[in-house]
Amino acid sequence: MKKLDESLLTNLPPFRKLDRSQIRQILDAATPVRINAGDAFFDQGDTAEKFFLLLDGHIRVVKMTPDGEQVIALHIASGQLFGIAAGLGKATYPATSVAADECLALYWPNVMWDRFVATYDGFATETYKVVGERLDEMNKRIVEMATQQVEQRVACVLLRLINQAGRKVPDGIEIDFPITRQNISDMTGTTLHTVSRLLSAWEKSGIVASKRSKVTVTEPHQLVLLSGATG
Amino acid sequence: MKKLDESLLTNLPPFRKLDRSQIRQILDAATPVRINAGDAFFDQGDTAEKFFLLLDGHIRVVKMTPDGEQVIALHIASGQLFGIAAGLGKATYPATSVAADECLALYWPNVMWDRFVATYDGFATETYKVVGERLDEMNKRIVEMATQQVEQRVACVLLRLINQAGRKVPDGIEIDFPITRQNISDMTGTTLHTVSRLLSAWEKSGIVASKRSKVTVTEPHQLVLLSGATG
DNA sequence: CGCATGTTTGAAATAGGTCAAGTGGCGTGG
DNA sequence: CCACGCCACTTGACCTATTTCAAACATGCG
Repeated sequence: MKKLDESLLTNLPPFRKLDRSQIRQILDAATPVRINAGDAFFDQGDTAEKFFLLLDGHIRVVKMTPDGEQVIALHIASGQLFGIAAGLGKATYPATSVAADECLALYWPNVMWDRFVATYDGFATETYKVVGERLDEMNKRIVEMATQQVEQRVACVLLRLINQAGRKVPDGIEIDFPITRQNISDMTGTTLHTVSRLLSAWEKSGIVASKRSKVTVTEPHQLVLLSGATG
Repeated sequence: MKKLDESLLTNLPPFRKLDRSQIRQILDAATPVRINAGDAFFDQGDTAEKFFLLLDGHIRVVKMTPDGEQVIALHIASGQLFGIAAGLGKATYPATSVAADECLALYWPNVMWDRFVATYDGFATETYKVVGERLDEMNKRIVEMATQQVEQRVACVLLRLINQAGRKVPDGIEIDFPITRQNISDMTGTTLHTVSRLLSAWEKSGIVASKRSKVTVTEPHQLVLLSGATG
C-alpha cells in the first residue's frame, strides 16, 4: 500500500492545528476504502468499530423505518468525519451511510478515537464543533418539517444542497452529485410525485433546470423567496 | 449563600466518576438559579456565556421561527446538563429554554467547561454521550415527522414524555409537568385543534385521561399500538 | 435494442388544517 | 366569598394541500 499524501489532511478542520509529523502518524494509522455509488460504508445497527473521514464523494445518511420507508437525515461532503459513533458513546451506527457517487474515505479503529482526542490539540474541539453544526442542521429540519409546507421544505432542501455541495456551472449552481426526485422526497417527507410536480413548475418558471438525477438551480434568489426565508 | 450539598451531583452521569473533593470544587464554583414556570433561563440567540445543570423541574427547549411560530425541540428532565453551547463550539444559544414548571438549576461560566473536560475524568465522555442521545432523539423525530401521520406522532410524543418524565399514579402514568394541547401540537407540528380531537377520542376509548394542562396515560400499551411501534 | 430506473401528469380521495363559536375551570381582586 | 376575565379546551363545518392511484413516457446502460 503506497503512502498517503499529507496534503490530504492538512487543511481539514479536525487536523488544522497539527504539524507534518503528527499528520504523518495519523495517515500511517489510516486505512483507505473506496466504494461505488449506491453502496454503503456501514449499515444502521452495525457494531461501530471504526470512524471515517470522507476524502472524496458524497454520502447520504439514511435512516430506515421498521416498515421499510427511508429518510435521508443529512448529506456529508468530502473533508468531513462521519461514522463517529465512537465519539458519542454509541455502540452501533445509528444510520446507514450510502455513497451518492463514488466515494473515497479513510478509516481508523475506534481505539484511535480517544488517542486522537488526547494527543492532538484541537481535534476534539473541531470535531465537536462539527457535531454542533449537525445538531443545528437537524434542528432546522425539525422546525421546517413542523411549520412549513411541502413547497417551502423542498426549496429549503435544494438551497441547503447547493450550499453544501454546489458547483458553479454556466447556467447556475448545480448539485454536485446524482440526486433523484425520490431522494428529494426522502429528505422532505413527501412523495416523489409532489417533488416532480414542484420541479416541473419551477422549471417552467426558469428557477431550476433538471435532467435525470441532476438538478441545477438557475435562480437561487427566487428559490429563497419560495423557501420562506428560513434557509 | 449557603453551601450546596454534595449529594446533589454524586449520582448524575457527568459527575459519577468523581470523588467528594472534586464534587466539592465543582459545587463551590457553581451559581444556583431558580425560575418560575414560563420564564426562560436564556433565549435563542443570546450570547452563550454559561452552561447549566437542571436540578429540579422540567425545561422545554423551544425554537422560534422568523414568523413567530414555535417548535418544541425537546424536553430536559432534572439531572441533565443544558445550554452546553460552549461544548459544541457555539457562540450563541440555539434555542430558548423555558421552564415547564418551577425550575432549579446550577450554572458555571463557560471558561469552566474546558477545565471540567480536562480535569475531571469521565466528564467529557459522559457529556458527549448525552449529546449522542439527543442527536438520536432528534433523528427519531425527523423520521417520525417525515413518515408518520399526525395520530402516530402524537402517540409517540406522549410515550416519549411518560418515559422521560412519567410519574406512576393510581390510574396510569402521568406526565409530571403542566402540558397543554398547544404544547403538544408544537412538539408534533400540528394544531391544537387536532391534538384536542385526538385526546378526546382517546379519552373516550379509555387510553388517556386529561385535565387542564395535565395528561395521564392509562393504557400505555394501546398507545404503543397507535404509535406504529416506532417509539 | 431492450430493460431498469427515473420522471411526468391527470384524476380521485383524504388527512388534517382553518374558521367559527362556545364551554368550563380557576385565580384575582373587589 | 363571589364575580369577572383569562386561558385552556372542545366541537362542528368547511376547505385545500398533498397523497394516492394509475398510466405513460424518457433515458441511458449493458
